[in-house]
Amino acid sequence: MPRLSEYLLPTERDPPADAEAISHKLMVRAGLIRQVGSGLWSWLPAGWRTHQRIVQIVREEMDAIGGQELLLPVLQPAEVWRRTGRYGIEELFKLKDRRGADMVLAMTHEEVITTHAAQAIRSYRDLPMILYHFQVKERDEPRPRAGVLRTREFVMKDSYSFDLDREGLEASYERHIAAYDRMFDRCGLEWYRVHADVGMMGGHGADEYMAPCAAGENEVALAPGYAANVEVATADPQPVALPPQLTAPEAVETPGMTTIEAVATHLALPPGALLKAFPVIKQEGGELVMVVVRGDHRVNEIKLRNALRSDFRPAHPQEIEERIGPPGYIGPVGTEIPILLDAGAAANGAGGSYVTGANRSGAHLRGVEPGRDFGFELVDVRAVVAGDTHAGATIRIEPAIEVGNLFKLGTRYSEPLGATYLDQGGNAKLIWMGSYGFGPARTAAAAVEQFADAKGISWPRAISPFDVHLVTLGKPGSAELALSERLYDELQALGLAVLYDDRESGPGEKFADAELLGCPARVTVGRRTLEAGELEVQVRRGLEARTVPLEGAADAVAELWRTLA
RNA sequence: CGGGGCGUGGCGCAGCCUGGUAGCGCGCCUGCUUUGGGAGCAGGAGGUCCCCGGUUCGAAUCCGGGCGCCCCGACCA
Repeated sequence: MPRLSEYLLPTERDPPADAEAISHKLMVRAGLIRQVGSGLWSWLPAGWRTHQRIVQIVREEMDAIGGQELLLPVLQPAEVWRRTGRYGIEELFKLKDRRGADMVLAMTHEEVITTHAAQAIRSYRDLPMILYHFQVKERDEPRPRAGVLRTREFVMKDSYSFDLDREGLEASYERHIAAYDRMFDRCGLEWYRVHADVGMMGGHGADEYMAPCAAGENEVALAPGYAANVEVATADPQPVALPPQLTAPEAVETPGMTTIEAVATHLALPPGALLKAFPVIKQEGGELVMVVVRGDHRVNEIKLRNALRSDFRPAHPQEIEERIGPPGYIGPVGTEIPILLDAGAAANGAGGSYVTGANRSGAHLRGVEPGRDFGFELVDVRAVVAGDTHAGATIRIEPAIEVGNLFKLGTRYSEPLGATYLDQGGNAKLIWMGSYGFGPARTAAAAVEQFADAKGISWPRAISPFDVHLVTLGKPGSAELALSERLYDELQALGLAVLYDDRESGPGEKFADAELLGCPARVTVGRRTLEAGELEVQVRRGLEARTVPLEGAADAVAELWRTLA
């Protein structure tokens, strides 16, 4: 365990000028990380200790569910990526070797692990199996940001499960969920497991582990008993008062009013009493479709993409003009094109009616009732907002950083790479796969974000670079210094990781550095210590000062440490 | 990819408009004093002013091009 006088811990008083995120500022100031280039970071010794403590927790939990650790290369032939259709990904770093062969730097390791599985797994007797490694991932991110939260190179624990069939995959997936719950609990993080978008190529299901924090780039919708990424979240909308029903739709003149806002104001109705039409062109087949949501709702593009089972783009004004009506006045009544009606509008319809565009310039229709006045396919494509409800409970939306993810891959990779086994009947069957990521760097940064205060970092006990930060105020030759040296040895003998600040600087500087670095307990040895016969221990979380008797002090400190968060 | 901003000792910044000795705070080194909240005094080291080109007697400063970095948005298998 290091003496600070000999240790590389370059603390700074000022944060980097261009830093925004708390974790970015504090991890640089505390001497944990240093930037090399955009999205490229070095981990200095203390920072790497935290990283490796997280890695060890993850390793223990992976081993506990039967995972086998191995190591796959980062530099890979392009060939396998071509076979799975992922060579075209823009974030994939591509290069050539000296012979001109196409190579890639892996952004994840499905291709290579599946290649091995295809070769090595032959029989149903070989399954199930979980393989994992800790390896660098390379991603040519369009926009790295916030220190170590979004980088172009980072270590990830990725594991891969191999099973006989769908049921087997479900079981492996459940074991990972249990393991991940334990990992994040042990790391001392606040976290949510949320349902996530499976993506276009994704397969059969996905969950994400989200650590709530201000610097988070994702949003999660939360209610008691419910947690989902807003990308897929579903909820009941807040009700809106609708105008009464009419026997048939009736035109109202609305010259120059092309926005929901303008029409609602003009008719003295809430925006939610209007229906908003959003015409899109499906990429597959180029079909024009009209998506209809309540006027106060927004379309969630990911949910819409999933509902369409296709990428899409908004229709151009010219396409709208030619095939539906004047932009700003379009609506679902009387059109020929397919209508997708959002459930948020359909649910609210009973006993009232809506206002829609009339497909004629300067006019809207009132008294419109879905079903009676236009046919539709019911979909759920609206963006959930705070205040909606799920099973009666009110939804709130929080920013969060993704620290782990679980994917049911199914046969997405085993099929193109020919990963099969022989079943009991001697038939070749595709292996069912899952993949599971865990980001130690993001976990560390999220912990910094969640627990930092005005003085600096406050690490959860399990992932602090050191357990105890021992500060001596004794001068060379003093009794205090002799006591400090003895405590240093005794604390280590009890198995604690101790950072010993034996530098010849003033107390203020030492205290400030200790609070910046954020080890869970700070032990101070000064003149007071000997005079009072007590040792001062500051608990970092809350900056609470405690004392323990000098007699048996090391044991008492260890005891106290065990009670900390 | 769209928008905005920034590049000057290790960190944070001034100087640039109006061209003429490269400066400040912190940090660092030496000595003395100090020692429970970033201490004082004295002395000292350290900079291709992002790069290339141009204008000029002279460029950190003006002009052109390039590179790098940050923030907002889009994207994020």
